[in-house]
Amino acid sequence: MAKAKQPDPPAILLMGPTASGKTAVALEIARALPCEIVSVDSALVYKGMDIGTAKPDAEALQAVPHHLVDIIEPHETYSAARFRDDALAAMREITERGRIPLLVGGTMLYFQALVEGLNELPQADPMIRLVIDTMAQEEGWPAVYARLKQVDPATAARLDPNDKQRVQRALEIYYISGKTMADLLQKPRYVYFPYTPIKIALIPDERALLHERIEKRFVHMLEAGLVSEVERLREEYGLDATMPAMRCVGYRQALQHLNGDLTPEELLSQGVAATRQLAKRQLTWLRSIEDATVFECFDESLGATVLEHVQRELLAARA
RNA sequence: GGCCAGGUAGCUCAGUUGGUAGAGCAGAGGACUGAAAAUCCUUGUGUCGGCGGUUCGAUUCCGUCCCUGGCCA
Repeated sequence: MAKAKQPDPPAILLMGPTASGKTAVALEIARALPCEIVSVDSALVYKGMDIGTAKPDAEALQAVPHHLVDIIEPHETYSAARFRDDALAAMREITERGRIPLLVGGTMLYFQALVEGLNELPQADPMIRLVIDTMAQEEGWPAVYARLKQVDPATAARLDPNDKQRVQRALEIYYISGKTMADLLQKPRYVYFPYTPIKIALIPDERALLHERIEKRFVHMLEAGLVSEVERLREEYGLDATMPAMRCVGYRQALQHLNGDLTPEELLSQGVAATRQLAKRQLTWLRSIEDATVFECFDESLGATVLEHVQRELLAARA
């Protein structure tokens, strides 16, 4: 006799571009439902990076339990794979407490890695990367790409020769494992996501409104002391532009400004532009997610509307 | 008021020995498997300041007017 199959517990996935109001909506949901927030954000993981990442303030962090915020130091590196492990662990704990995981963020690769899994690929290796960087410096990137073409022609064909980051990663995989990225990606992925996802996407009807909000917010960040935050981090950690943390929007420009490479006006205009470009890439990704329910992010009653939708979906998920 | 230099894509500018124009940035669209707030791909029609003139044809030459900056009064 077949056992009645228990439905997977629910998980709410709240996705949106930067400055779309995700945090406010998440707090409204968490106020009404027994939720704990799991941040899906590659910048919020860094301790000490508060102003430029628009990190939820102390009050919000206290009102609702937050996971995966302030978990590493700015000189460390994080990854999609590590996020997946961390998020699944946090979700499990939350569910065991009888609460609902509320995943909130704008790092779409992390959402994808979490829900759809990752192939088994070797972890990044700083030594190997250094070897490839050195090779690039001595022989040029075309030579590195040619090397990849020899060992893994399928992946080389898929990548643009200028896409140094991916060319390096593909070659790294071969050097570490002796197997090609193409072969490794062919193996079936182990997908483990024992939850019933409620996917929500916040998307603006009017891009101009988002741009306006982005500019205002960046001005506020500068007024709130973004530059001194970066200055402090630079002193404390000896950060330079090559570290992942300093590639974050706003931080990169603030660092350039501290190094005398950007005037205050350039810092503002380039910081704003970089944020708009980030939002655009996030929106490209969001449009490709077909099973998410879309909400207009500048709707005045957005929080209430989304909450109502979530409640309906929660009831449906139990059936 | 006089002289000089400019007024060309949203911005900064290039260019056309007269055949209606092109870069960078911004913007838009897309890709995305351990750096992802990263990395990369595609995408450029705009009264060439206004009005006249010369010319088959003017953004380009001439005249005039307007605007901006600098110098001199």
